[in-house]
Amino acid sequence: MSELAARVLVVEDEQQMLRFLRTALTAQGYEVREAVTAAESIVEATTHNPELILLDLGLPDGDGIDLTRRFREWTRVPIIVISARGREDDKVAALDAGADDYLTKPFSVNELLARMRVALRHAAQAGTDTSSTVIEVGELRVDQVRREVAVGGREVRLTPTEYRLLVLMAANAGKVLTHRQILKAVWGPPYMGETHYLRVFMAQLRRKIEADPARPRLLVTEPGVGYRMRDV
Amino acid sequence: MSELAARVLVVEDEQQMLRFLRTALTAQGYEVREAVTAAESIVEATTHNPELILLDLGLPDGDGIDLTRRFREWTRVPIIVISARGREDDKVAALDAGADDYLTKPFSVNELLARMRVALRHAAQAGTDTSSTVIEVGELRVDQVRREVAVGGREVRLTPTEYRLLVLMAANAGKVLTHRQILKAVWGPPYMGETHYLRVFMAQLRRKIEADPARPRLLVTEPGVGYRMRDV
DNA sequence: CCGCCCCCTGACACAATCCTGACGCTTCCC
DNA sequence: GGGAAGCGTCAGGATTGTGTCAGGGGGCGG
Repeated sequence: MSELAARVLVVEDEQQMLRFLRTALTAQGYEVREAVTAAESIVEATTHNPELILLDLGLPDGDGIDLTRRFREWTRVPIIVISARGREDDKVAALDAGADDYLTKPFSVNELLARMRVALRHAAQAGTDTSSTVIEVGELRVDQVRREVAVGGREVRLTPTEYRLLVLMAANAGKVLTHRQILKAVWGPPYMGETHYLRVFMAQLRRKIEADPARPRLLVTEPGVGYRMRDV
Repeated sequence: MSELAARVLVVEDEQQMLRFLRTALTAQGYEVREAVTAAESIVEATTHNPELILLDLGLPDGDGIDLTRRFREWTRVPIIVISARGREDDKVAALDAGADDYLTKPFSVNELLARMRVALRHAAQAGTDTSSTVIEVGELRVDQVRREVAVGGREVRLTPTEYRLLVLMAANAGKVLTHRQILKAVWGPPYMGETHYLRVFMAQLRRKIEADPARPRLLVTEPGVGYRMRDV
């Protein structure tokens, strides 16, 4: 399992709790690194790239919720907040700030370990997706940094909406996207019913990137469901 | 926000709690679907493809942890467990079975909503997909992400209704589904009396996926009751 | 102020799907 | 043996979904 020997950063100022966590996690085979202050935790995180962060809200040099937000500016590493404060507002604020879970002291070790496994499971799942800047599907090539689209080397000029639609389809090559999913992603939630937009823009895209727009090989229709970019 | 109008499946047998959740979630703009039993929840999930599942552990017809495990055989949709049981073992078992979070009754609505946002955030990160995987029954193979059906490696093209019917049967492989259950799930509650639809579409499905449609080995008839997909 | 480009919208043709009725078969019960 | 009920099969017509075209309106830059 990939959770074995995962690097865990524990951010905690109370010595007692820190010792407790260290022994518990080490016993499970985790590689534990420690930070006592918010500042220190950022240094640790940047230098040692942990796979999971356990974060106590009650730090001496700053608000843990702010710290969470700061982490989220540059990393998606799972953050499990541990706090003596059981107030509803704290939980909601921490979770909305980007924390993945919230445990109130006192907590059971086994529950913590189980929730850590969940967090690491999520990370492993999310890690597989390639959010690379260049997407290639057959003859099609989309460079998201340069915002350039080419088919068989030939440059293709796309309008903003066409481009967003194409990126969405290419990024999910092989998968079927429903009308609702596409409309929500490209036009926004309020437009989830406007399936006609889709037909018009799919036709335009096909005219620009397909060799024979009447017989699409890349942007195929899944009748009654949605569309799919064929990846083979 | 992309989590607006997300489809949520609530699996809960207590009427009071069900009503409570329904009003709270609807007020937040969620599209709520409901199931009262474990069997019903699988039917609902396969046919309506929710983006999140709220699952009460205390169901009349089965263990919620087993149900979680069953969901995880074919879908990665976020599951938040709600339970009156606050025992550590229950939490660990549910989380390790594949649940993404665990709330103990009584819980605060705001915390539930915050944890739902976390779960939906994770799902959105993992991809635009609804995170379903593959169902395999003998020679039959259903890939819900690609929406592809194959029998012994050979691709099969299905219409929307045929596909929904097949997914329903495959997800419940081994179990007998009554005419009413199938009709309700595939065509909707108003059509529970139209058993003729079933005969027509079962015949069409058999013609497409059975080696000898006259002697079905996958989609078998349970006379006077309903149909069943044989899982061996 | 003008022109261009893009997005939205409506009308229409075509294709595919779903519904519906008729009919023959089997099974079970009387 | 006969009838009824349930099931499987077939084919045509209604309905829905999809592709296509063209034009108006609004925003943006010159």
